[in-house]
Amino acid sequence: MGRSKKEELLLGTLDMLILRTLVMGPAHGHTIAYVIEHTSEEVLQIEQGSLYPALHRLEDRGWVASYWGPSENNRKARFYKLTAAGRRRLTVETNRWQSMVEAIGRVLGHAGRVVE
Amino acid sequence: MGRSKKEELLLGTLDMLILRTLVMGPAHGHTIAYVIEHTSEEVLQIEQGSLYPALHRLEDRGWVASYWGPSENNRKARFYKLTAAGRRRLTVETNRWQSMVEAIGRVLGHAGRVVE
DNA sequence: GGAATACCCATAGATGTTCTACTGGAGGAA
DNA sequence: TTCCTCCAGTAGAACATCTATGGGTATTCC
Repeated sequence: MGRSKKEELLLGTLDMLILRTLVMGPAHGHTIAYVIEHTSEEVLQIEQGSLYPALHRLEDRGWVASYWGPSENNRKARFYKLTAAGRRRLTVETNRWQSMVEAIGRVLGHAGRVVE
Repeated sequence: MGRSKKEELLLGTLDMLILRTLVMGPAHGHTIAYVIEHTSEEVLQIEQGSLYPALHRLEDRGWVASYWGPSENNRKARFYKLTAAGRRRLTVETNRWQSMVEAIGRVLGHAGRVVE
């Protein structure tokens, strides 16, 4: 993954974050990005150039389904909803994430102990 | 970053893990991989094709310095040691990692609450 | 009416990390 | 000798993300 110069992004977790956001109900791109940014207290920044490719990717893989509809502001927007497969996928990715965080935590935390 | 089919790797944290491992003292590639895998309880797998490019990258950036020496098994090995800049870099990356984990945790944890 | 301003979707091209799949050498043991 | 383990390394592909665009449509403001 590429860390950017701007140095404020995610890592490989965007799909998981999108799927998690859609658990609350269908939403369009703009809202998804807003919810993630807001919920993370502005730590996570979702670029449009990352968001839409991710959404298309998720749809290709059958994790989400989309349809056109009017946004809250009466604009044309493409809404995405979680599929049953997407819900299962979210579980898989979340479990993987948790175990990664724990594993990395163990490496970061083995304070000064010399392993021989 | 690319998640692989084998589905058992890291994300963009390899540099941080290597730097953290070197806090315990100089080590060569094989040992670094072993320590990370062992400490993470076999959750993290370090491929050689990822490890050596990462090591060279870290050296190019001045986070580590290397020298040749004999391994514990009396084989020729390139040892890497943390530089002062590398130590500072580790702090930066660790802080970033922690804040990312917390941020993602907030998104994953806002159980069912609808944000409007 | 016309202009400015959100809002909303989208893509091309570049960048950077990691993976797979190799190659190759050197030490120790059988 | 042969075989196995240790150790380093590279090329090429795969993939997610970023930067930088472009465009279209409602609302508001002059």
